[in-house]
Amino acid sequence: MKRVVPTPFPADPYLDSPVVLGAAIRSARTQAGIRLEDAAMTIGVSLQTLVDIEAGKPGVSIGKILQVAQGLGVSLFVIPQSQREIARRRLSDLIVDNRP
Amino acid sequence: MKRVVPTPFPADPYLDSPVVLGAAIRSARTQAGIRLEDAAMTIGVSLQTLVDIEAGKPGVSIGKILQVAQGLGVSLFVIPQSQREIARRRLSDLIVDNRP
DNA sequence: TCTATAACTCTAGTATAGGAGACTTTTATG
DNA sequence: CATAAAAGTCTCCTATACTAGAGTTATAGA
Repeated sequence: MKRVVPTPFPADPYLDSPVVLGAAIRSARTQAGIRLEDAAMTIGVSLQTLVDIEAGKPGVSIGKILQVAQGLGVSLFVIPQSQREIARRRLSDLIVDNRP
Repeated sequence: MKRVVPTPFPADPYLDSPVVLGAAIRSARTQAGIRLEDAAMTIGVSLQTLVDIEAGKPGVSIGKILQVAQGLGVSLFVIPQSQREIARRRLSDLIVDNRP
């Protein structure tokens, strides 16, 4: 049988496009070993919406995004752009790469 | 004449609802002294969309959100939930409260 | 290579976002 | 208090998100 294959969390936590967010969410789901269909049903969104989020489609609503992120264990932070580089440095060591 | 009144940046940078994001974006715009209408036109979204974002409406798309955030100088970060409290502590001192 | 199954794609219907413009409300300031 | 201007609201229209279900493709493991 085909198993759920873990993907790495984005090395740089700075969120500059929906693609980065999709990668983070996919990483959280796959490392938890949950299938797309099961995750969608548990969280309460359609399979298609979850697929679109993981693919980084820009049209998905922030409501669905936060719903899925919280459901799969992904946290977001917001800061003024003037502090971006400081924040990036302070967070960069948090991402632990745990590929298979 | 009525001037653009600065609002504070959210004290806690953890993004758990669209309302927090709206507050951050409104803070960035008002502290830059830019009117809703001018900001919307410059960034390239409708006035209504910017109003909805600042009001924290959950339906706005992630594409528009990132477009406006980048246009107004607001940065987002994404990390695994297991690191949330560490990240919150590391970022909490970054938010400088500069109310009028 | 065979096969079970995870991932992905497609379609159709409904709901809602997004934009443009006009209008109303609120509030600094004279 | 008066008023100019920023903020917020409303309506109509088009585009697109969202869902459900069925079908197709890709791949891990026997």
